[in-house]
Amino acid sequence: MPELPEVEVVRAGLVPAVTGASVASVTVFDERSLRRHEGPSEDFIDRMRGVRFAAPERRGKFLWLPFVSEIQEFPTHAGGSNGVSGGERSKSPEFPKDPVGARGDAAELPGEALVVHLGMSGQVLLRDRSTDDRLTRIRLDIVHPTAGALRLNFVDQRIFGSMAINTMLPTRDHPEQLIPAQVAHIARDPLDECFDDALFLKRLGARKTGIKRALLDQTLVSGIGNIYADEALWAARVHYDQPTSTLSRPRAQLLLAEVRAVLVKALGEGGTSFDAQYVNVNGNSGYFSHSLNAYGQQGKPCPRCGTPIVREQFMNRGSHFCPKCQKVSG
DNA sequence: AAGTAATCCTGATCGC
DNA sequence: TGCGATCAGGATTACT
Repeated sequence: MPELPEVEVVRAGLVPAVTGASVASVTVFDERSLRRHEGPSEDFIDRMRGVRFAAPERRGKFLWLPFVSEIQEFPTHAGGSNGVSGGERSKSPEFPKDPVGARGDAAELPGEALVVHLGMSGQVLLRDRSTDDRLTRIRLDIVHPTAGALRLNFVDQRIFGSMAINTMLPTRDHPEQLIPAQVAHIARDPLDECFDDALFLKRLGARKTGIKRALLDQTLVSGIGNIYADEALWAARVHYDQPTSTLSRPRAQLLLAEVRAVLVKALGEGGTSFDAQYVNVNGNSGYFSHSLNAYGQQGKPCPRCGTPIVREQFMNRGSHFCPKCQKVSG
């Protein structure tokens, strides 16, 4: 289950290969992976071709590759010797409408980005042009100025993930920062330097729900999924169904600190993977699964007190906790 | 309005 | 060996 650390590993892995690279060709093998793209696959393919990427960015579990806007593009020799820029770009007659109008005025163009969400089982694999991966739903062949011809395979078994082209908007709290429109409702993640601890604690206290529900609500705090929610709750000794309004401020602050600690530690170990469901851009697994204290540890002794870890169904997923260390307090 | 349930989705694995 | 049942859960949509 790719959560913040796993997505960040992917983002960091893509930076050297994608920044400054141009899209040579796009193949959509399963258009369900474009569910979040507004328009058919032909529209996606047509708009991707010839695009040049800036450095990949991330918020929570969302990843995006900004397009270098035309105004910023390096002056390049007209005609393009590599054959992938400009000239071949064709416009689909079914979708001639440019929402902004004046294509000629590059300064008026809104920024766009390729938004990627890995869902439950998504991977972005960086390959050479001769490598295919099973379950590849979308393939991007790119050309990097120094690394040359490369391939990005978007692999996704369960098709909960997606790719989409999306326009960029100013963020509410820091308008000089841009974010894809479909990510605008996602809260900043706890590793974001602009994350507002006081605002988070205030909103958390106002919720009328259980703490794990709140941690998994990406509009309150992003990047946390089932694994790291269970791990942070275990570390802070909080029961998953503890009402948010009953958490004392120090306890909530401790929990936030433990969330950060577990995310940072997992990031340092390359993320969590139990099998081939999550890998970095080179197809390698992370090691954090060796560091889990609660998630998936049902029946095994709690590393703190020895009481067997319990797994319960909650929110249509598993919740793992120590029944002795983590009790609902009131 | 806010909180919660339903929905999507398929390869790997297991039991018989 | 084959086959159906089971399992994993992030984000959005649809309700109450």
